[in-house]
Amino acid sequence: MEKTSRDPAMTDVARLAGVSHQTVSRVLNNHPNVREQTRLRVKAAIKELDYRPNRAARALVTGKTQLIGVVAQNSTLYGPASLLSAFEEAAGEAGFAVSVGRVKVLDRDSIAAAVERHRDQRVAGIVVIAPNSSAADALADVPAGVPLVTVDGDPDRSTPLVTVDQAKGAFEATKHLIDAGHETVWHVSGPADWFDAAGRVEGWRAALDATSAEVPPVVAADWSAASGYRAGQMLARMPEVTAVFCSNDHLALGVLRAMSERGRNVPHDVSVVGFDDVPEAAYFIPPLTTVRPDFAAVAHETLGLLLEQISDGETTRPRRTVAPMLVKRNSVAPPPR
Amino acid sequence: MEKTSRDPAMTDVARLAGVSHQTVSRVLNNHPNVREQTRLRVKAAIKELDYRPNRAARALVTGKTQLIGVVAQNSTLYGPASLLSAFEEAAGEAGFAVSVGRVKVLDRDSIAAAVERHRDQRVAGIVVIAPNSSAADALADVPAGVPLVTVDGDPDRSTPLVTVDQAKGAFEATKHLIDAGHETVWHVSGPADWFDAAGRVEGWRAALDATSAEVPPVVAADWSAASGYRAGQMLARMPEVTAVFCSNDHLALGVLRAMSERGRNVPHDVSVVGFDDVPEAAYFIPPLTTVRPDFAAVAHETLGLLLEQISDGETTRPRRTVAPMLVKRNSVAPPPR
DNA sequence: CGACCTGGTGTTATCGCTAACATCACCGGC
DNA sequence: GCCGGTGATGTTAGCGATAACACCAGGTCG
Repeated sequence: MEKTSRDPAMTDVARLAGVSHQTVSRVLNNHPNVREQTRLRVKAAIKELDYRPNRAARALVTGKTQLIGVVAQNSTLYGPASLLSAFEEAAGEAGFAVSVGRVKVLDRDSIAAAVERHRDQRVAGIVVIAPNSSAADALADVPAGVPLVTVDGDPDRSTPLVTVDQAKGAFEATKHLIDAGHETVWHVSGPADWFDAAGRVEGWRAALDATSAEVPPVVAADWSAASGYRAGQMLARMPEVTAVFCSNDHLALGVLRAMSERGRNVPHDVSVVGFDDVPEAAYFIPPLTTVRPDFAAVAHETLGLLLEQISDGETTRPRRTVAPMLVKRNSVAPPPR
Repeated sequence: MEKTSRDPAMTDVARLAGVSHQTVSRVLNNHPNVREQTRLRVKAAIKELDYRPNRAARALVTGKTQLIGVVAQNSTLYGPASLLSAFEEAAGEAGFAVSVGRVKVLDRDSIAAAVERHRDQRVAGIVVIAPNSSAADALADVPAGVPLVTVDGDPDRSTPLVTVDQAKGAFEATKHLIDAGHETVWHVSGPADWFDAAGRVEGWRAALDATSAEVPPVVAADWSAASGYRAGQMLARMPEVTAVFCSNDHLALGVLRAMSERGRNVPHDVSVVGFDDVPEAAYFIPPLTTVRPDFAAVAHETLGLLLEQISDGETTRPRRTVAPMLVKRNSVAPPPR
């Protein structure tokens, strides 16, 4: 029977290389004052033993971990999921591990609990994907001193924040419809307490105001195709509706279906624009014109802001926004005459 | 100036409670031999100082972390994303933190590197979402002794594995079409090197064989709506095609669009069934009949298998599969006559 | 009634690392 | 030809927990 001996430690490497463990530590941390020859000997020993430094020991003595905690809702909504994925990749490239704390609902208690779990783990920093007001409220409970960045959070709060420029995207989407000749544009909105939805309403309204178009009432929905469908059923019955800007692609999908059922052709009778550019949007019927956020850019900004706080304790520009891009496909046409 | 003093340690709690730090440790770990009164005093002190145990110190002395590493592809495909989210939730409830290592492509080197990063962190166990053969191959590089569970991986490999019962889902989907009166069922498949896709092909073929239906050639695609659309364009031109089982919902979406463009009505001219039950599937045109995997169940099985290995070093039932469920909507009808 | 257990607690060693300081050889400068 | 600086390395002292053992009071038992 082989006894499974413990993992090699720094002293084992040191012994093999014929140096002190401190020298091994210096090699590992790229200290300048190590002779090249020694460095090579140590590296060879490390390789031979398949030595890997014990992060726990290092964390214990330095008081720092290389862990970033993320709090995200347990949903598969395209936006948040993409963001999370992009952030994990970015953080990984920067040498940080990402610990994800999922939360069933975005209420204050759940988020506070998730943040606490991360603090227990002594993460170096925390990212909260806090897209609605209850989530944003929970951040008040986070003690100062913990590096924290909010994504998609409350623009009126003072925590460092990164968001997609919702208003800009919505403005462009709406303007695109107006430029196509529509007198006005209706809007099917996401949940009112989501900042993304609010920003899109704002941009839509600004675009209408800019051309003095009449501003129709907002049609409120949640993010689901189901609610888009219900909104669409209503809009489809109103002949004066010739252009609809939807707060996301799934809402748009529901609207498309409602229009189709009512025999209103998209885009000839009604134009529709979405938001998010989900991968399948190009294969809706018809292919959907939509607004594409740059999640990778949001992830990088977020990481940058967080790392700044981790190293400096401070942040210079605590608010960053990333411009989205209009993707034109076949769901927009001039209004029927 | 307040000097930010260090976080309270166990000795601080001990001093405040008038006991030794070891007693504090005993309280924290629910050792039986502590007087009730002492326990309460210690708990009060913990609360007063907002003391939280240092995981790094604990990990150092016990040699164990409460971290599970997950390797997943950096994609927003609905299936993997749902699985990941469900797993994070399940692990969190069991008191484990989850560190996600994203990988851009599922090739051997990337996965091996991600696994190494997790081993560097000394995770208690690793979950690899290894849905295709190159990913599965990478597992050969993982040394034995590291608790490891594969999800959606290679059924022929000996690593503990949890999967959705793809064949069963596909069988039911296909059978449902045959029962509706179709003479045979065509299949638009996902990438051939994905086990999910292969399992679905197998189930589809088994259902056809069971009723001695003719087995048409598999139409190969990837997972995208785009490729489903291309497959659909071909199928739409073939009048003998009256039923199509697609390997996922996005492929089905592409097929629906192709059919619609060619004027072939779904479900009256052609019936279509998908797989995954993405949230918006109910709002496709028409609402899509599809197969719904139970991701939460997969997540729980995975966690269970992993925890078994972590505590016992062994596993009793290293292979578990979770049955999916057919969800009937409006994309299936009897064939035209 | 002394040996022995047992519940409650304290003391000490230890995990594997980094920080701080100590050591020592070698160098150039006056 | 001694002095101080500097580069390369070693030694020691923790970081904050758990494990192992020591200790002590009080009860049980032969």
